[in-house]
Amino acid sequence: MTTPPHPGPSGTNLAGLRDHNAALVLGLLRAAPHGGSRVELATRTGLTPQAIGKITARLLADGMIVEAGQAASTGGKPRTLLQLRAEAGCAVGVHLERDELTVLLVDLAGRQHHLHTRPLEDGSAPADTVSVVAGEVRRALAATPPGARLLGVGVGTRGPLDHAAGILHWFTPAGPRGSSDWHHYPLRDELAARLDGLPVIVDKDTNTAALAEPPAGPPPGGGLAYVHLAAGLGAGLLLDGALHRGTRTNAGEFGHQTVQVDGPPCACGNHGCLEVLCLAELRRGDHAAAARLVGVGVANLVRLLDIDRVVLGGRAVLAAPDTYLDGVTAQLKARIPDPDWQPVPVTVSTAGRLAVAVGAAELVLGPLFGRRT
Amino acid sequence: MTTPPHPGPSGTNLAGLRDHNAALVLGLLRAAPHGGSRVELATRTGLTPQAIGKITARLLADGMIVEAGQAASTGGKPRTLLQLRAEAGCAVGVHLERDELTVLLVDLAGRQHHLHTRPLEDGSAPADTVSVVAGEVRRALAATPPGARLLGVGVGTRGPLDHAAGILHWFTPAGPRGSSDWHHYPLRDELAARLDGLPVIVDKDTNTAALAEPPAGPPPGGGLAYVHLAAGLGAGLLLDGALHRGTRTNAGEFGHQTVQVDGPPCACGNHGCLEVLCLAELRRGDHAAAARLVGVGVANLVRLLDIDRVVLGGRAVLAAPDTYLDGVTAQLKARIPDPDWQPVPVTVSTAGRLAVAVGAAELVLGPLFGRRT
DNA sequence: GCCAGTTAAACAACACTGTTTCCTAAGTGC
DNA sequence: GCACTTAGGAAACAGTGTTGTTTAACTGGC
Repeated sequence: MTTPPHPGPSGTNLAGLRDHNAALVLGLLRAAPHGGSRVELATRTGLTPQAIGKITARLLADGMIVEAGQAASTGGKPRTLLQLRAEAGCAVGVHLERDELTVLLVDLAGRQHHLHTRPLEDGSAPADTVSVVAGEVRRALAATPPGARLLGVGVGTRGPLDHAAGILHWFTPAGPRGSSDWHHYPLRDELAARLDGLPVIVDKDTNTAALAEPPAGPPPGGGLAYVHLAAGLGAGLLLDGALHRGTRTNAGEFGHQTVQVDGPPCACGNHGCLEVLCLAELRRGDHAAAARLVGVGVANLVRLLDIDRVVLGGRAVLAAPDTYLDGVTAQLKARIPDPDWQPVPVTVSTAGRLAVAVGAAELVLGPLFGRRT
Repeated sequence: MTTPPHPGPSGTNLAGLRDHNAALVLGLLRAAPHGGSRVELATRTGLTPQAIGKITARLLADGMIVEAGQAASTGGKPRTLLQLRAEAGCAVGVHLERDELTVLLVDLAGRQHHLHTRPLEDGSAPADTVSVVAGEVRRALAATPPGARLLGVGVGTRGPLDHAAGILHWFTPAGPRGSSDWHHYPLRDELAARLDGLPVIVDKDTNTAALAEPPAGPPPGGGLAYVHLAAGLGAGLLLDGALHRGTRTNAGEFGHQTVQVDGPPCACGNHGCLEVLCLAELRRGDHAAAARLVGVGVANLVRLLDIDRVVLGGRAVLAAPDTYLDGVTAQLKARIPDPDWQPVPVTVSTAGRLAVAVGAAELVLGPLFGRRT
């Protein structure tokens, strides 16, 4: 056993246990908009009613939850309903694009208290851009409900980047106004420094967009694939309810899968990439053909990962949502005819153009509710 | 919050906390064949030295670990080395094929104490086959070291199947000797009933084979893809060190990814499946061409999931290991030329033909060392 | 209208976790 | 030989969920 750098498994102590169970309870209450009773929490968590009593007492004292009426009696004392207190905390979600910036503030229930989109000058120096972002975040924070805890800022932006370190790995030519070196730029730390150390989390836009989709079932959710078609073709993968990023935050390279072994060359160096074929159809304005190709890739994805749900998003999809829904659904049906594979529902991102920003906020909120990083 | 069926998040109590930390310590010691000191365990887990002292005292009293000499001094009292006591427990790994059965018994360190392979009559009634398996497992159990705890039996076999319920979903024509209905056959419960309730875990062969590979780094490991080429083409996925099975244990359908959009039809109903193309080359005896195709699929996999390591196995691969190593490596290099994507090492399964059985045993051993299900 | 039965939730004592504080054991180096 | 360093244990502690018991609140039969 050699001396460790640092990564590795983490032991848990009493405080960790408490937080884990509290997060579990909060997560269950978040999933129940009308509130839940202590009894239900006990059966769902497997903890004793007494433990739930103590946990909820702590959460009530902290103002994280409130009692909200009673359920109908089932023959005895009626259950007291507990509800998440949405105003107890809030988080900022940022969508940082080349030429546009979206910043929103949401509370614990995901309700938007502030939303602003503004253009960005492409090619600006990183320091200038980050200052603009910090300024917009400050404006958003002004909308914080009184007494709410500021949980942090989530940023969704294009890859490649390193989520764990919060460092961008963009390839950008030198901008017109001097240095615009985004390669190895420590976005997380630079932004945090301009926001008095407020916690900042950085992730790929496709990853946060996947988080924007409200879970269909109780946590932990199953497998969800968010497929994004705009200037490029990427995906965000939610496996067992948690984002799968890979060691280098490179997972989700959906567009560069080979679907034509000896197909046309791609800028990435590969041949027959799905993205090349798909973007060619897009340039031709043929959304149906593009949808068919996306469907081929989605079928590969579903089969490889046993995905439960597919969500489509991105400018191209939002321009012709039905075409993509139909095209992808048809390909799934045609390419996975096996009756033992239950049909996979395909939808368009409910958050629409805001998906990345909404999911970026969820990046911050999630851990509070026991969602794994 | 409606009443729950049952699945969902599980609360943790004090006993769970203790087991979690104990498993963490055992996992670290397993990864250190020469033993580790209490100090190292403390820094690795993040627990206080005192907590480690108590945990190791319990494990020593239980006979799970032993003190094994001292490390060199670094200026003070030398560290006492702790080692996993391999004979403290053992598990059975079973590889159930159509026409062959392999059963082995391993101890906590993975050393094989019993190994037996015998032919099976294809088309037998399930009850008969399971009785044969139970008999061989009993023979294996006879080799259990004195005092070792029996942890259970892991079974790796072909899919489709339901890991959580331990139920097979094989499609088999009626056998020559009457009923041989393996569809919906509850293998786990039937086998457990014949083994006095010994815990039994059932999983896909490709999944267990992925577990057979010794982890490269400290837990949790990164992403590992085990690719199996024999009569079919499948994969087992280890993401963040844990098996990814999907909701229906259907993940890993590597062979039925489309790599030729309008390619030849496949028995699965799709067109241009990797498996069809690959098996065609195999029938032609052209391993190099098959390897190239496998490499195309592996490149897709690596990019989609940011895989760290690729392991090849299966009869076809073992027949010409170097051809596949070279072929797959070459495709990875050619199709992912981006210098930011670090090269992904490709190896042949170290356990060779025993990979499935070895991994099946790990299916049982893993949880003891904190490996997630 | 009353009272037994039922269900929800709190109170009190408890067992056990890792933590803190202190002390002892066993080396190194001048 | 002695100061210093490091490993590891003992005792008291804080705080978790658990067990056993009691109280609160509603339903339903008489």
